[in-house]
Order: sequence, then structure tokens, then C-alpha cells
Amino acid sequence: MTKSDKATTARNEGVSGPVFQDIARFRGILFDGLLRPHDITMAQGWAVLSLMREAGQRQADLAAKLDIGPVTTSKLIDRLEARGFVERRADPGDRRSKRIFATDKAHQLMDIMTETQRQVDTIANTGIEPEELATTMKVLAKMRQNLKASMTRD
Amino acid sequence: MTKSDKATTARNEGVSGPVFQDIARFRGILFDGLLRPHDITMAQGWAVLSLMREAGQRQADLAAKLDIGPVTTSKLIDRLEARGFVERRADPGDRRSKRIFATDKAHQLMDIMTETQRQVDTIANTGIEPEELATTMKVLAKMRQNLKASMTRD
DNA sequence: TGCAAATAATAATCAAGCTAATTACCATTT
DNA sequence: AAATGGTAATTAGCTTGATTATTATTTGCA
Repeated sequence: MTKSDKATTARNEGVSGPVFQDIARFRGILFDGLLRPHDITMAQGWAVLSLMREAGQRQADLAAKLDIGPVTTSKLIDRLEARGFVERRADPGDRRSKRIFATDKAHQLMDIMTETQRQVDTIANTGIEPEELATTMKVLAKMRQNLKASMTRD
Repeated sequence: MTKSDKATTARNEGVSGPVFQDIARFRGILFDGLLRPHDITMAQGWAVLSLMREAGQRQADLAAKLDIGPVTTSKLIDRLEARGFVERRADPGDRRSKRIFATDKAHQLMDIMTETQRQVDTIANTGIEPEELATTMKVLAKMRQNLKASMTRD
């Protein structure tokens, strides 16, 4: 390892700080603000989108897809059900399970979520070179994978 | 704009998904898990670090530094005070204000936070090229700035 | 077949973020 | 001196996460 390599490493070690937390939080605030007129939140919207892509998931399935815990999922569905975006139906084959379905009312959310995400990305990505943005998204995907692996393996 | 520029842009639009939220959440889980033996959380740790860098901040100052709301700050300090890491003192010049100081007990947290962050970064950054990581951190700083500006200006 | 282990959902509790409303205090202006 | 408006902290209540424990049901195996 050359001297400059070491310097680069040193510069990048322990520099992440709360930047990931901040970006996630700021994006969430923006996202939820834009979604407010539609009586839905970012987290709820992503859950519904998953259910529209794959109807009739069990709560545990949905939890795995969203990478959140089963309890969080249960309460998320409570709120979505209260707003009429999804409904729980008994699983005929396993009385422990419930199958979750997006309602007709939910189908308008597809475009809303897509458009909202476009707006948030437009704000966040202003003044960033496309190649650097592409690199960043690739790196973030790898980080996400690294982190998830380190958690599920233990 | 060339055809390939447009394609790059299109590929990067609306692709961010929940990746920022996921990374922040996974990092938080890892961080808090590593910190658990020290009876502190990531959010609390960063607050204490800020107070050690600049002693006697008012709660509003700290909130601005951490980019969180005054209410969140108040409750964060409650928890830190309950654990004996900080203490509130009356501001002699303004009876509305309170000045926050890190206690002696807090001074061990400096190294703990640094080391924990190094561990989390090591996990997250595995298999990522140093130049790409450097680009990513630069881009993230810009995103953070873009997002913050879009919120404070409105 | 029958019982132990695994699985699905939920309840309860806590942390950390938010907004809105309240209280207390300052500062400025009339 | 008093009213008005702004600022600091807190309280109350919501959302979304996490963890831990419980209940109900299924499944696997001896």
C-alpha cells in the first residue's frame, strides 16, 4: 500500500458520520410532505406498492420484502387498513396466516409514489454529475447488501 | 445532451427507492448493537460528542447542530441526563435557556464512538473501491446539503 | 397418534423523529 | 409602564422503527 493509498483510506475512515441518517430523514420529511394531500406516508406507500406487485402476501412475506420486522408490518397494515388502502383476508390453507390485498382505492398510489420519488430525487440530485450519481447508486446498493448480510448472518 | 446522457439520466431517475432509508436503518441497528454494552445509542452518542466539542450549548444550539427538532433534542437530553452523561445548567444570562454540559463519565464515549463508527464503516464498505467510495461520500455530502436547503428555505 | 418444536400474528414497551400547542421569558415599541 | 411579538423549553400525541413475550395454529417426528 502506497503512502497516498493510506492517506486516502485514512481520509475515508470514520468520516461517514450521521450523513446516512440525515439524508434518510430529510428524504422522509420531504416525501411525507409531498404525500400529505394523499393521506399516505412514504413507508405506507412502499408497502402498498409491494402488495400491488405481488397480491396476497402474508404479513411475514411483506416484512421480508420491506426488510422490516413483523411487528412494524402489522402496525403498518393496521394504518393502511384504517385508510382503506389494503384489506386482510384469512388464508384458507393456514389459519395462522392472513393474506394482504391492495384495494381498488390503492391503485391510484402507483403514479403518486413514482412522481413523488421523482420530485425528491430531483431535489436531492441537483448539481451532481450523472456519472458520479451512477457510481453512488451502485455503491449504495453494495453497502445495503453488505449491511443486510452482516445482520441476517448473526 | 447526448443519447447516452439521456439514457443515464433515465436509468437514474426514480431508482433510489428505499435504499437510503434501509442503509440508515441497518447502520443504526448495527451501531446500537455495538454500543449496547456502553448504555448509549448512536443518536445519544453523537449528541454527546457535539457537547464535548462545544461545551455549554443551549438546547436550541444543539438541535441546530444535529439538524433535529428542539423537542427531539429535549427528550434526547432527558435520556442522556438519566444515564449521567450530561447535565443541564441554568443560563445565568437568560432564564429561558439551559446550558448543556457533558459530564466526566461522558469522556469515555469519544473513543467508543470513533471505534464503533470504524467498525460499522468497515462492514458497510467491504468490497468497494476507494475511489468510488470517495466519490460516494462527496456526492452524499452534496445530497445532504441539497435536501437541507430545500427544507430550511420553505 | 400425540406431543414438542416451529411459525404467524399480535401485544407491550422503548427510542427517536415529527407537529402543534403551552408556558415562561426577553426585547422592542409605543 | 404596558402591550406586542419573538424565542427557549416542554408537554402531548402520532409514526415508524426495534425488541421481547404471548397466543394460536401448524407441522414434524418418535
